[in-house]
Amino acid sequence: MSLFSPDPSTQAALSSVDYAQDLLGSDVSGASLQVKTEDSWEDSFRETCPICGDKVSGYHYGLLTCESCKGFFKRTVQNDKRYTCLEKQSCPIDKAQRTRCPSCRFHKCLSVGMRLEAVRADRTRGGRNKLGPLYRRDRQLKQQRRGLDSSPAGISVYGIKLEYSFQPQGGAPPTPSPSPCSYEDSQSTGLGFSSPLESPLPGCLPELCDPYCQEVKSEWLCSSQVRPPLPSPSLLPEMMHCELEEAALRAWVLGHLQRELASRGKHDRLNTLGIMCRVADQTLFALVEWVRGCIFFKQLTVTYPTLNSAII
DNA sequence: CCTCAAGGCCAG
DNA sequence: CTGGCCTTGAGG
Ligand SMILES: [Zn+2]
Ligand SMILES: [Zn+2]
Repeated sequence: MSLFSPDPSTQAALSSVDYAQDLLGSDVSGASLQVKTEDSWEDSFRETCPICGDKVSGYHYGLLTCESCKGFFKRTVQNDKRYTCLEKQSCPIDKAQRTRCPSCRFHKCLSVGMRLEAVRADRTRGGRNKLGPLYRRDRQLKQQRRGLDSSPAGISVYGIKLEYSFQPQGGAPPTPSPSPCSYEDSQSTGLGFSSPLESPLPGCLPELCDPYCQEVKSEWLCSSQVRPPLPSPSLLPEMMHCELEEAALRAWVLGHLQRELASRGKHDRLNTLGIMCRVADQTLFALVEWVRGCIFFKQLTVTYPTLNSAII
């Protein structure tokens, strides 16, 4: 028995079908479910260089930059170039003026997060460095973000992506879609910080680092210094225990969905609305279970007004 | 194998 | 010095 089961015999269910049809702009009941793992390999970076705004050509020394800023950064670090700003250290850097003040340009390179350690002291060519996996993760994160809001004709819930394809009403579908529900390619490691690509690397070419690291490091420190006051130590474990994990919720909901789908025959397959209802169902249940298991909830005292103290 | 960032090259 | 294009080569 599902709280949200679409029941064609009730007014409420009928209106929700209507609502869904309005929402989707077409006949929901004729839709078949498809679950996709990921969007097609979209053209990766049409972004602009954070330093000069020119077109990005790939990841260079820690982040996506244009070709010329890559070259500039490399030359500067390799040859230990030192520039001096003739102005007030705040020259505008854009595609047109990027060559005017190398000092400010380099400063901007560092401030947006380009990494000195990525310039090799031994000038080794090819291969990959430690930033490789980082690039990969960042790329995944970005294309995942993109697919989330530019979804063509589908809905994504808990990483379960529903896509609709419509077949002419009447004929039995010759190829019943296998509908293997799966996660979207979610590597979501909590919050995705985009700009400075994450963690500092331990030991890497200190001789190249030294000259500049001072200023950069201090900037990072400043920004990471701002953290909320920690809760009382004794409460910490409890609070962590109470934390509702998105991944767990997903797994829970997905697990039920998969079992539900698997247990159904080919001809009483859940339609899209049905699936969405199951998702809502299990979410509610999971939420309630979570709340009940939370110590803070358990500590709540329930008081009933007595006749004496009741105010009319 | 292929990918793609890192270094090298060199005309402008 | 600049920046587009080329060559490398570890990792997936
Ligand atoms: Zn640039
Ligand atoms: Zn300047």
